[in-house]
Amino acid sequence: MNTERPADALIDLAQEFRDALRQSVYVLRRLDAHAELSSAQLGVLKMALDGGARVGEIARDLGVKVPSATEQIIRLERAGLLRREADPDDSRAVRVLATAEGRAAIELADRRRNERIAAILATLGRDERDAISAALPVFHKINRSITP
Amino acid sequence: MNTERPADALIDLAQEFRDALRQSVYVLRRLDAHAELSSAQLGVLKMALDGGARVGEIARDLGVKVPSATEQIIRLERAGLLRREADPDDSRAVRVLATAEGRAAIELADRRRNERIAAILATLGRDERDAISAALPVFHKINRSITP
DNA sequence: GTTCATACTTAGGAAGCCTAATAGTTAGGA
DNA sequence: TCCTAACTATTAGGCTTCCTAAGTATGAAC
Repeated sequence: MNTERPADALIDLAQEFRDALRQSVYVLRRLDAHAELSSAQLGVLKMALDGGARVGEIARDLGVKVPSATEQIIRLERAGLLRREADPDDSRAVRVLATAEGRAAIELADRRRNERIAAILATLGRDERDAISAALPVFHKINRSITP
Repeated sequence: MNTERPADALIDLAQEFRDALRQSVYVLRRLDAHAELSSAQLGVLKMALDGGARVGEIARDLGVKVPSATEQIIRLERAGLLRREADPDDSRAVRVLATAEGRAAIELADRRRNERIAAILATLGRDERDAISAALPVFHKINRSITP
């Protein structure tokens, strides 16, 4: 006998999903712990590659307000990882560009983190990796649905 | 021709996984945004149900250091959502217990968040929900592998 | 050429987390 | 017994990241 209405099953899945979200925060903290670049900084810096980006674009992409992005940008600029310059098309705007050091820092930080995760993924069974692989796009889709 | 060695495929999956982690942080921020209780507080408060928990247990379970747990506990105590009392078995320890208001707050906060997620899950196809469902345990397993 | 909108910065503040130092309690060995 | 080492929690101080509100400068539109 089915005592569970469909709605309840959805709520249960939602609860599990939320638990996974919460865990993700802890995992990301661990991953950031002894790193030279935090995930937040890495996110900003990556936007500054390939022709750079405007401050507002960076903020939008990272899901934060403009002042928060400015703060990170200033910090990274002081560290010599990116530079700011006036946007030639719009003097109100500021273009943010990664320096050579910035690019090197991204490369290093990304590689270290990816290798650490990859080592864990390597211990999984093929079916487990497939499960992750199949879920990531859906995960992405769900996350996009949650707007401010 | 297969130009991709297995190791590269793992690194790629690791990168995608990391992107998902990063997004999770943003999602959780959105979810917390106008909530009466933050996710961090909700986590602490949930540990204080069913006979309560010691400060150290709470910290361990939530993946933070003891002083961080203490801080949350004090905040929640001031809000009247939990109370602290001496552990009868060990006078060094402190037992943390949710009050009736605390239990009500958990119930409300959980319900609101779960309903919001469930509404999004409801828009997915069955195969997409299945993908999420299958991946969550693996996700959990990976997260447990990443230790400080 | 005002006026309104846009882009960013500055200022101030809150939430969370951390380490180091402290106080009190327990437990174990001389 | 008593002394020391280990453990539990709190306090103090500091960092990061985020936010809102207010200010400056530029662009666009009438």
